[in-house]
Amino acid sequence: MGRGKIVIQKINNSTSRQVTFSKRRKGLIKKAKELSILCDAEVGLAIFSSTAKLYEFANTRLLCSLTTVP
Amino acid sequence: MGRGKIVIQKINNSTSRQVTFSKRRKGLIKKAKELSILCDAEVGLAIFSSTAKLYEFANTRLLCSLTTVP
DNA sequence: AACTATTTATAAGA
DNA sequence: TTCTTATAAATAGTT
Repeated sequence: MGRGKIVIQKINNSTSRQVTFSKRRKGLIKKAKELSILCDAEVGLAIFSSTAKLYEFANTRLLCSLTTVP
Repeated sequence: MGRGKIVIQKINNSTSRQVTFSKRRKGLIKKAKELSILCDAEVGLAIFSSTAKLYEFANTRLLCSLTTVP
């Protein structure tokens, strides 16, 4: 969705990758919330940026615990 | 995104709710995958339907464990 | 389960 | 980097 069509592969330019991460993370969290409300579903979502910052969403009825695989 | 604008609140008709759940669940999982690939991020997503069926996505480097709050 | 009119998300650009 | 806008993508209502 945008000025041009993109291929789904790692964005090499780190500035563009960060910009895209920020936009899409926001969109994904919004849609997770919407799904849980519209459909009364339990949704847990956690996103770690490459700098290990965590962004998450979860219903009140759900506990989502994440662990990095060693 | 559709023929009409909707309000984000629980869909009362259970048939419509199930149809929407199926469509949006698919879209959410797709976008979670895209974010992880495009931005090289760790993403964990789990969705429980109202019939307690589980749908999930997670990077290989991430373990996402979900528990329902009692 | 397919279709399509429309809304929404977002890639580029300013 | 925050805002804008053209376009791609998702999806609500329909068939």
